[in-house]
Amino acid sequence: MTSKQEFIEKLRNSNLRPTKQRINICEVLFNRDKTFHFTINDLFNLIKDKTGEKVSLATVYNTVHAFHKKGYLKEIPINSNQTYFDTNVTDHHHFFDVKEEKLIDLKSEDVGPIEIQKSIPGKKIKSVEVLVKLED
Amino acid sequence: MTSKQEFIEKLRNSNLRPTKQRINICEVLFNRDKTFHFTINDLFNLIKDKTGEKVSLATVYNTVHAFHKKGYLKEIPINSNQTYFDTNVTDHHHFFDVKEEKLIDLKSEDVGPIEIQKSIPGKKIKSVEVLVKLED
DNA sequence: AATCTTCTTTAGAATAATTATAAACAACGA
DNA sequence: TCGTTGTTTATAATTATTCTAAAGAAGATT
Repeated sequence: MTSKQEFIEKLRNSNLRPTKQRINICEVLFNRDKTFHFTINDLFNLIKDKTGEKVSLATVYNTVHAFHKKGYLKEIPINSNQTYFDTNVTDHHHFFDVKEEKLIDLKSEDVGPIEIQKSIPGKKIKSVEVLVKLED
Repeated sequence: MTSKQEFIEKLRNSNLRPTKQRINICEVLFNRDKTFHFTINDLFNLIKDKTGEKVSLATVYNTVHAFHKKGYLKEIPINSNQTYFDTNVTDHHHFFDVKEEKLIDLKSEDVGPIEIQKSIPGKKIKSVEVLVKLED
């Protein structure tokens, strides 16, 4: 359980004004035990449900992008019409249940170390993502 | 170099009528040495350039989806506003140059075997994809 | 507290990729 | 050649996302 006060501090420290909307979004995103995978639309609906207050869709987009930029959210590369985000920003990978359109975390240890044996001159590796698609 | 006749046969064997449009698309997609990464829009423009004949955008979508369904094209999971496809349908992975928005093949050997140490009851693994993002 | 500046929210418009529609057309089998 | 079925096409519809510009709220300054 994280208190509203902590979100306010975290926002201030990130040079983001602690507005009512952002705090509500924090509550929905970060006030949970387990990692959370979502699309903008999921989040938009959850805010209304969980906090009782409506936040405009544009603000949800703005805030998610701001949080992503600050490194509080991770974007998950997946083939879907919608963009998926993850509150777990540590180094880890994903199962994607194609039928259910649902993501499941894989710990780094569940996958093992990945050694890339090729390099491109002038470029360095920014991230390595493993996506394991699941079927029935 | 693959001949038009071979494309016609391949299409017929796949229960796809060998139309002028589909043959042109085959020429652009499969008449090359190296693997080819593309978006629908890339392909749409290339057809006009390479064959001199125009194919409607809707047909490009239809055909790419048909070829994908038949297993002649692979969809690459990536976060982009456009969907990327690959003519290399063998088991392999990718670099993605974020700045240039360009994909580069990684042979399976370049990455090494990936052992997934976790399983989900009732589900089996359909594919394992590694995406290595590159930055300058 | 009043004022000023800057950042944020918002509704709605704009954009862009993709999918759906339905009429014209082309391939195939009889 | 004719009838059937599959295909192409322009265009409209849909959907996710971004843009815009005006109203509102937060923070700093007095």
